[in-house]
Amino acid sequence: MTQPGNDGSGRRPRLTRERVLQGALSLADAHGLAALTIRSLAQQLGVKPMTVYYQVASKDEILDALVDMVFAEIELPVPGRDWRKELGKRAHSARRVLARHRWAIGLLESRSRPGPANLRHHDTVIATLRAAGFSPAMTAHAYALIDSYVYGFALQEASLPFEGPESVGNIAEPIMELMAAGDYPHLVEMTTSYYLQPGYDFADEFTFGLDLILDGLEASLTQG
Amino acid sequence: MTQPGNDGSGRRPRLTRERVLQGALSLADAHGLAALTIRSLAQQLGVKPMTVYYQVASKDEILDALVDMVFAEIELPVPGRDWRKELGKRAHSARRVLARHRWAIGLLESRSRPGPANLRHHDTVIATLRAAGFSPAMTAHAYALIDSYVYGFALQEASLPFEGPESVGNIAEPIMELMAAGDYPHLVEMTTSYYLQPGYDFADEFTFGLDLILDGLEASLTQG
DNA sequence: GCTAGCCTTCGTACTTAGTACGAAGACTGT
DNA sequence: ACAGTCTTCGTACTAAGTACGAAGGCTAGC
Repeated sequence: MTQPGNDGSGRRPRLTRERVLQGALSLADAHGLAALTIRSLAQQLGVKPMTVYYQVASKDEILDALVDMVFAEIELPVPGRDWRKELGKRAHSARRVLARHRWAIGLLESRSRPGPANLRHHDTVIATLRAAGFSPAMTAHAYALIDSYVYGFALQEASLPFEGPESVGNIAEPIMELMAAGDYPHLVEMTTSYYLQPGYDFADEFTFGLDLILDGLEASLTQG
Repeated sequence: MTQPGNDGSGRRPRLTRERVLQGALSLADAHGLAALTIRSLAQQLGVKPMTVYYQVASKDEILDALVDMVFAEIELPVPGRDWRKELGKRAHSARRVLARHRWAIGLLESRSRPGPANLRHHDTVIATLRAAGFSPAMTAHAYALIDSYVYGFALQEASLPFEGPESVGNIAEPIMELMAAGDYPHLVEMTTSYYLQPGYDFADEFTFGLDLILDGLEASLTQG
């Protein structure tokens, strides 16, 4: 019953590719992408840097894997069911996942080796649209539209100067100084009278846009 | 009439912050963000690496400046005129600019020090929405929606495995292999029967989504 | 139980990149 | 001509990715 490589006597278990990738994910989540170095990863795993390279070929391979792990967390739509509800569910799930892993959105741009979870994801969304009755052309339009919105929203969330409903004022300090000069009056007005009001949460904006988009797609589906 | 620091005798002109930033921009455009190093930048400028640091405090400052230079290229809407036309124009301009500087979209996520062009941009778009009659809440909704779409679209364009209408098949090679296995049938069908058809250009998808969004906003303005 | 050979881990060191520090050179006004 | 300042640069330290090959440990067959 003893695992190979683990003699049960308290020795460190064998390093696996799984443990490397999980460690990388948790490091990125905890301290950001910049803190994910081979050395820091090795330390967290309790091994020396070069040991990591027995499990992965390069850091690039780790980053590709991370993107796919993030995709795997997104709830898939079910083709054939109410497409609006399914795609809405998927979009909300994607937003939440990308907000949980803020660093991920920045990786999407540089990685062009989609993994299996990524491809599965694409395939299922396309299947859902086709099953709903969208033509190939409309499917392409709809998919580009929905995904642009989801990714763009996540990108904006990731680059907000503040982190969430809390801690708004202090990090935005230098920006406020720039705005205080009196240029940008409309921006200042919106910021102070709206964005910085207690209870405002940018994430809440997501639903409005998503519903507007799905409404538009629904209309274009019935009209043809 | 001789510039200070340039004695007219063929000496190399004094290095300016302008020349540093322009050099950085052209390097990033030509060879990508990864190729933009202080050393490569210095070489292109005909100086030694540390000379650059007399003009900028750090590489981070260069990256912040690059983002602002890109924003400065985007055509601004004119508040008070036909808002739909103005915001449409701005969105198309933004897409073109971000497609021209593919590396820029990746910077948006990491930089949280907006520059003057960025702030001016935000201010003008907000002014345009307010002048069109949108309430503060609707302005926030509309702005988040439009920008999410524009940025997300640019992000997808930047991460496409192929570069444009040309050169589709070869770079996508390893992806095709994965898809060939028979999983992902819908993705394969869409790809072969639609995306890879001659004449298809992803950039053309932009108009559909933008119009749908502007239609929806217009409706919510007249009803709301 | 013993050893040949593979599987894992790691030590060392090379390369690229950002940049701190202070010296050297160039240019200014007096 | 000279002092003070502005620009440029030489040197070198640190962090990070990773090539190379050795060292240690485990397994199978004798």
